[in-house]
Amino acid sequence: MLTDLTDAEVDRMFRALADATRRDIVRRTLVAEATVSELAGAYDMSFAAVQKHVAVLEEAGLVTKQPRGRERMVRGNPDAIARAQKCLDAFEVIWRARVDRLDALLAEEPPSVHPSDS
Amino acid sequence: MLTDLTDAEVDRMFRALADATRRDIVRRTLVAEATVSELAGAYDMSFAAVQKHVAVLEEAGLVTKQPRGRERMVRGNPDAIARAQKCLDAFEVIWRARVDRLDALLAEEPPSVHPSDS
DNA sequence: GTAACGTACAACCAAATGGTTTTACATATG
DNA sequence: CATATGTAAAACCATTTGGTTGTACGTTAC
Repeated sequence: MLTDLTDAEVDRMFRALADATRRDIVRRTLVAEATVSELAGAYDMSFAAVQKHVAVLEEAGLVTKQPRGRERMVRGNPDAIARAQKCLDAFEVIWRARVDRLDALLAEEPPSVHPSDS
Repeated sequence: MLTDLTDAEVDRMFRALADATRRDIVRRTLVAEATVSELAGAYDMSFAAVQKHVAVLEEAGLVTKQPRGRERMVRGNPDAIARAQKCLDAFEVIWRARVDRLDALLAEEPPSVHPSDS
């Protein structure tokens, strides 16, 4: 049962998603696992830079890194995506609740203040 | 028809969501519009700091700011939430596609390479 | 008209980000 | 063993971020 995230965890999640390179790494490793070197080869920046991006994603829980020999297999984590979706769903719920309240208001008995007085 | 977002726009969106104060502002203004001053009163930081948070949210499209006399009414923008959800949905689709591919593989005719040779 | 209110904006600061290069170390490979 | 490969980690740098205070300006209220 998807435990509720702390503010700091949500911060890290969205922060990690706020970079195009990192989003691309998540996409790739969601399709198929890849080593850090393979990922590094895909972008126009140093190995160390890509390594850092992977580290940010790992701390946010968006990918997992598993040693295999001298390599590190990086895998996208669908659960983390689901958690992020839940956060956004919560916003949508709030907004829908407001819409419902307004709808209810409009459907009410006409209030005592002359809605259609002449 | 929800136009597709550029990388920079998605960056701004997730970046804007990567701060607890800003997420709270979105929640509040989704429930009911509020002035910048009202918002500022709700947090333990300077007016200017809150003003900046609102500006970040506005640039990301997550809230709108509308002048009313000397005040600025801040309103949460449900469309932006929907756009963010779409981004995450895209990740989920990728992952589901992989699961489907694996399922299909497992359901295939046993391959030519001795699945159950003795 | 003057004072108070709500907002905007600039200047400043510490800390975090996103990148670099270099060094070190463990694991494969010849 | 010697060498090449894959990763980690440190030091460094420019820019951005998240906060501050101070000042200026339009709008309301008295």
